[in-house]
Amino acid sequence: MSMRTHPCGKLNTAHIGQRVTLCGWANKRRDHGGVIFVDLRDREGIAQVVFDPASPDIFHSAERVRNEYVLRVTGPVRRRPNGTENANLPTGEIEVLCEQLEILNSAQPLPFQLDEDGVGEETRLRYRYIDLRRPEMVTRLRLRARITHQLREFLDAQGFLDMETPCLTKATPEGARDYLVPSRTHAGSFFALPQSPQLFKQLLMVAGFERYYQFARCFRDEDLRADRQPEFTQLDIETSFMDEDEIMTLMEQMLRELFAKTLEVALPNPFPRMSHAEAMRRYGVDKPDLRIPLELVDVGDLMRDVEFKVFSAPANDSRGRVAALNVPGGGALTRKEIDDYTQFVATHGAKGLAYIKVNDAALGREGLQSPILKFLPDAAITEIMRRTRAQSGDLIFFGADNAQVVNDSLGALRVKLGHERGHIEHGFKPLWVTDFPMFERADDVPGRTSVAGGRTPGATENQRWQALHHPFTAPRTGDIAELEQNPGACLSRAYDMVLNGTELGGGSIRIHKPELQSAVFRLLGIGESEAEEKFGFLLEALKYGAPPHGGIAFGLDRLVMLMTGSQSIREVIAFPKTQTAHCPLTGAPTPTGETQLRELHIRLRQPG
RNA sequence: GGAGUGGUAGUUCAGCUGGUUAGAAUACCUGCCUGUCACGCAGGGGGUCGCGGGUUCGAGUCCCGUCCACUCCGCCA
Repeated sequence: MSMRTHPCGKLNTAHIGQRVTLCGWANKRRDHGGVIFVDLRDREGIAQVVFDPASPDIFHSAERVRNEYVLRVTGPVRRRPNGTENANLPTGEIEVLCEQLEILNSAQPLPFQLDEDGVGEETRLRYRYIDLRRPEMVTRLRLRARITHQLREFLDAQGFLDMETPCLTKATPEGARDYLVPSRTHAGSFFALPQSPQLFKQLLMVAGFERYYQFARCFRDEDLRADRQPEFTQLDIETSFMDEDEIMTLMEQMLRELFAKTLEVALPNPFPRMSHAEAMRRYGVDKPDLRIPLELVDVGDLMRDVEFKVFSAPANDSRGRVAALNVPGGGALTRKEIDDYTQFVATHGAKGLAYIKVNDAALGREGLQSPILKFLPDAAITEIMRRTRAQSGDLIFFGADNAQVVNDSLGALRVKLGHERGHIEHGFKPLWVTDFPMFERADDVPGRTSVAGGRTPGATENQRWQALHHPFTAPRTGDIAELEQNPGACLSRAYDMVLNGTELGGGSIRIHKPELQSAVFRLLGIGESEAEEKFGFLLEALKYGAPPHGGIAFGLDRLVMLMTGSQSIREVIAFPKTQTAHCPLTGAPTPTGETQLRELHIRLRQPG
């Protein structure tokens, strides 16, 4: 009988004389004159165990149970004597001898084979407890545990206190949709699961716990993505009396130690920093992937007078943008591929994707090939070539629209090209993004924004402001009058940690004065009574000597995803949910009975 | 809410322009072999082609609807 074991089962000479539990599933039955062969796949490799024929009872049990066994080795286990190693065993793997084993349990055939690649994710999630036996999953989850352990060790050493905050808390209808929990004892009232422990950690600062951290489970009822789950884990951190430089310095030290100790990867010291404005200008996004060298280049100033409205209109609009993106070697792109990219940017709102093929950079206009070439004067062409540093064989893409559409579409195109055309470096490229605007106009939120002049004059009069970060973020200025005079120009004291194009964490110095907090609420269109109702407890707490404070929160799942090289956050979560927030393993969510609903004072609407 | 891709044995997949009894690998079962380790050999069982409707003499294949999974947009202060 040949048998492979549960990947987390382990058996070695240290277990001699000990009772060892192994899970294993039989591959083929083997019976070599009363010797049973069992392959044990453990963390160190594969061991072969030869069971002594003097245990006929084992045999009989094994005969009955066909597929999977939970075994207990009760007799001595010893390494095979030197000179009798099985020549077929791969180097470095051990072969041990065991004289007695006890079968503790049997198992049905597995729903899928553990060494098979590409098993459908739904099947894997349906039988996650089987899937988690696969060495890849074990490796990822073990690394996850090492990561949290290392982070705790760092923070503990720095005097941070691990504190818990409630999961049953108050709905704050800002931000994402809440998960609600009906209250039995307060008919008609609901708890909300926290989207983050933001307000509680600020209250802890008021209380005087100067350094707090927590691995906090957070809940957001929004649609899922490869890097988004409805419940996820944040490393939540808050400090008093530290400014943004001190926090960023400490946090990057934490990440450097983490990467050094768990992956033996040296991250830069210090991390590069970039303003939000620069990130938008050069990469079109606020979380640039610095592994991709491609950059957006502004060319709007060259297009103001061209006979091509698609370019000239946004070039003459203060809210428009005309940008170029040079793709080295992009001249090899086929018409079909360019069409596909055009379709891709359309999903980001772009109405087209102009391009210039650079056949021979030395020939000037004659060396170029493009449907838009006829609209461009020589001077503009020369300058475009200079700014994009385009070489022979390259291809330059253009985006022209309102700035948001250009940034979204070329920013996304840049990342796609980086991956598909091999313009991507290996390794980890962290980055701090700073100097975020305090507010953005609510009417800037993407929709059917048109190129120039799509906005009706006067619409700005009742314009609303939205917090770019969150409403507790401190503005650069402490001057309320200055803030109110020109909210759009005001920068915040927020900072984002970006790693390889993923937003890993974000934080800010918070507002610690009640008057300033009230002013920000006013600017956000949150009236006094509404502010009182939703955040009154915070405004009140700030009156009792709140120290200056600030912090940050890291997405642990995303961090582990990046550190394990996974394509999805689900690969580093033991029991994740599907895209419709459903759990194939338990079947959750499920309907509940009338009794329970009655206790919760809930009557369901009739469907339809 | 929108766009795209997919759904066929337990699992991974093939199945062309519609046409006989829907195949392969692997897993499973039976027997043989036994220092095998992706063991080998012989045989066997296993499918409501996601679901519903339509077109057709005939649908896994074409059309409409729907459900599920994944990727993306919206959304995620």
